[in-house]
Amino acid sequence: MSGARDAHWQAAWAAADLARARSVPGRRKFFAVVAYPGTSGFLHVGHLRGYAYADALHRYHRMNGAQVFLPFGIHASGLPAVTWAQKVREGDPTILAQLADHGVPPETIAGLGEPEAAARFLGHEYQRVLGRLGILFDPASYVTTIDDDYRAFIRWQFTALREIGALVQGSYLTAVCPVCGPVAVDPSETDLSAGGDAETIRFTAVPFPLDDGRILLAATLRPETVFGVTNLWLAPGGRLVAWHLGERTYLLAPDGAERMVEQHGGHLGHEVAAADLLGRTVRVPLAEHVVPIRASPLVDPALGTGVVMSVPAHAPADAAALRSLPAHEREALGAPRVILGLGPEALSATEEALTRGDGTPAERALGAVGDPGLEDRAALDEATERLYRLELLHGRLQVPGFEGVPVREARETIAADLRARHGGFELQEFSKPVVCRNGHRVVIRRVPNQWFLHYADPAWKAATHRRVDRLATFPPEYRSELHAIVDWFADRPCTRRGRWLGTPFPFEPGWVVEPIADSTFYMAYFVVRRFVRDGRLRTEDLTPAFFDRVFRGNGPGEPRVADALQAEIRREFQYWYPLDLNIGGKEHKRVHFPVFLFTHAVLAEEALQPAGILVHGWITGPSGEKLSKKETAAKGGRIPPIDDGLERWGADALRLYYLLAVSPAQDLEFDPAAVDAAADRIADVARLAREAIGGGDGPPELDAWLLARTREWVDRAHRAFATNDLRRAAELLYVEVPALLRRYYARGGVPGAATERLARAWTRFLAPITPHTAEEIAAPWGEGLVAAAALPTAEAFPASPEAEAREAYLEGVEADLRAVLRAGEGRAAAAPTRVFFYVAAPWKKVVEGWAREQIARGEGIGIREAMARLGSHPELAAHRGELPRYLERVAGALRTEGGPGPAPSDEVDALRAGAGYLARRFALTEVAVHPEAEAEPFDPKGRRERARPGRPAFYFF
RNA sequence: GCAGGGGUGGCCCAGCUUGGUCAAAGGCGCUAGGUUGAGGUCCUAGUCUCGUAGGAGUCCGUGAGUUCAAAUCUCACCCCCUGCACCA
Repeated sequence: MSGARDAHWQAAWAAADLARARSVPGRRKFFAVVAYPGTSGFLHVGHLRGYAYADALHRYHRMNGAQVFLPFGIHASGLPAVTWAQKVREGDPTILAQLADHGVPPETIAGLGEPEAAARFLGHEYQRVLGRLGILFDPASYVTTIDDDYRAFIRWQFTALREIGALVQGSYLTAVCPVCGPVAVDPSETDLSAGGDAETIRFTAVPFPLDDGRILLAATLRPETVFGVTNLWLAPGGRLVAWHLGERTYLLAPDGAERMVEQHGGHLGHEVAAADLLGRTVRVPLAEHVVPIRASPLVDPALGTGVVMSVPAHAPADAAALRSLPAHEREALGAPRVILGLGPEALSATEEALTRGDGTPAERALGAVGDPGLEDRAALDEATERLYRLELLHGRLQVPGFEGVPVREARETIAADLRARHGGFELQEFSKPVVCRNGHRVVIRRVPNQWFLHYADPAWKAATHRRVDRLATFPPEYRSELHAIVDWFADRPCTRRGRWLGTPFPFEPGWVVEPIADSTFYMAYFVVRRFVRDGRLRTEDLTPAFFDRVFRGNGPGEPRVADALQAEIRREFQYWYPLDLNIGGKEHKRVHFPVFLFTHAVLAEEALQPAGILVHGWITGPSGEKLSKKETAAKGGRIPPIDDGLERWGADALRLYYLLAVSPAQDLEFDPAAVDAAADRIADVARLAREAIGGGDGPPELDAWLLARTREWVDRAHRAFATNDLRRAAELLYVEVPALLRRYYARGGVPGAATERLARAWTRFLAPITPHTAEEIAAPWGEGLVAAAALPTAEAFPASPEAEAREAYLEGVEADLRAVLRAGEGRAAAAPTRVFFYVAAPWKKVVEGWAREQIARGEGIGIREAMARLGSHPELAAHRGELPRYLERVAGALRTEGGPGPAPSDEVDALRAGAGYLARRFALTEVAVHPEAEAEPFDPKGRRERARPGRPAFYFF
């Protein structure tokens, strides 16, 4: 379909104002949203999958008599628009080329360096593209998360959350550029120039008091091994620095000390040479024994605190370091302290290997990797890794107070105890250097008084679990996943400082509401937005009191707003809510969808809780990775930009491709050839539908069959749409219905009244998925827009079991014949020209019925029993001789067939009616049909015996 | 490691919840015939193996099990993908 025709119909829909949501009290409604897009750049054809689903569903429900509301907004919050605007400022060639492609004038481009302007520009761009795809979203609902009225809504949301105790304050550690502010450390490196794949290592800093009151601070990943400490290690020749926190003075390496200041406050003092400490002793916390301080070249002063606790029984590196000490020193340290055993569970072969040999676990682990020396770091690391894993999974403590406690559990308990009662700390650092976009080294810093949403609250979780129980999810598996995610959910910081776009946090100046937290309840705001858009509400009317009344039915509302208007908006909200479906990509599975449910669980009343979530996969590039908006452009359009796709294929081909190519939950490799195929299919469908209008008269029985089949597919189409099974709907409408029509013609049907009835119903059913094509087909009929028409019901078409049975019977015969003729293809004999059919005698049907009864009872097929029953059927007595042989022959088939095949009431008649068709189909000169019981049919090979009910025998030559 | 998803005929991808009607839909590719000046489009048929009659054999990651019957249910194993935290 040409872009011009697409645009024509889009204009027609707009003129009919179809997209505008209208509530009609008492009438069914359908309200679904697509998780609104962030503003990170231009779209490619993969981005609109969710909207293709949403629009098809809304169009279906509109045509099925429901009031529908498909809103659209953009999520401008956060950093994407900031980053995009910055690239515009910097003159990023890819983005400038895209802007030029879109005909954006230079004076507009100049303004796009400003983030809010950039976000609004992209928002309008997205609306334009959605329109080109034929998506009927309500333009009056359009909102961005940086509009003043939206900000008023978010202020209410946070006020309400605070009132119910969902908002709490605390401190937490986060990645921060000391110059530029908070950054996200993730592989996409939106904010970074290096280190996006860095992991955060969480140490426990364990305090070891010296006898002079100062405290050596060791860092460890295994705090439970504190009981096994025999000494501390320092880097030889290294320096330590004093870190003063409150009354206490800690000694640790300078790098670590700086991190401690970032994460726990305090200040740095004098430096101390490590050499001054060697030979002195410290007291081991919890264990309360006293151990000496030694030097080891293995200590990396840049890692952790530069102070390492030595646990030679369980740490291979410590054991190796110990070996390198002079014998007298080693003896002075005493024997390694074995503090962990293994549980009773079975071990894998590689784990087993670590338990063989003599000595401590660490010595055995060293043995397993060939007893490396101190210089062989790779081997030491391997031994460490393997023992660490073994003891993490299977280790049990063997120290007083913790006997038999699994390592996993003991680690948490002991780390918490060290922090709470012994002056220990958490210490986080990156596994590799992380550098921000502007070249500054990113650090992990404690943010005090940070605001959190208290998702960890057990009562809140329980309420959310109850929501999940009642939620319809697509795919169904997502429900159980959601339960796990809700369990896993911890408190989330909900404010940011820096250059983020969003709503200023209402309770603390200088902070902005975090981008995920401002998009959890916005579906509700779409309802109100339309009143703001119409000028019936002003932003200053949108007070917490107003929203409390509208969304929660609490209180009298905002005095400045007319009571009737507030009542109307409240009714409007109650009309559209609950949300029927939240549609989003799988990236939303563990953040957006859960917080959406959490928030609704506490802000919306029981009857208005979300009803469903549909998760769809991504459109990926050839190698299967997700293509972000920025990547697509950079990679030269392996997935074409949406405008290119629309020009090449038209809106409907893309829409059908999204729906038909793959199940919603699966990822889909974008394949231009498959979109071509979708376009061809649409052309084929349109041709078939047009050609179905004609003045001919088909055979009445065939017409009855066509209408009966139409009754059946219309019913299935309704069910597919009603259960959001859009792939099935597409398959039915674009594959099965064309096949049905082709069969009808092949059987001798002609375009006439029956095909026209089918075509008119079909065309309407095409409209949800390929709306432009449906309008094109229907245009000559002069009946107005298909998009505004009503879908037919199955009952509008007469059922005809007999006609269906006759056709199914004939199809079976055809398949049998084809199978036999194909088997003979390779032979030299000439193709047969004559076929004689023999239709089974009636007694066979009776006898097969008996046999089926026996199978249904779980018995074998008893010939003896059949013979006995024959006695009460005198009319069958004549077949006494044939019966046993017959039953024996069909026994196997009866067992595997399931039910009886389709059989018309009069097989002979049905077959004779189809004889002409079969003759044409197989290029035969004669097709004769005889009842098996007929006196003397031509049957030189005695085939007629083989005839079964519903399955005639035949002879051809 | 934890959690989730997946491995189907040359390729992509349905089916698996509710076992039989599944040698397994659809698309692509390929083959033959028709249409066509040729090619493409389009139409028809075919596309695991064997088979001088509608049949048989084998097949849905591997192995085992349940069952009259398994792509579908159970168990074990192998391999691949995704997420693991404040990032949209």
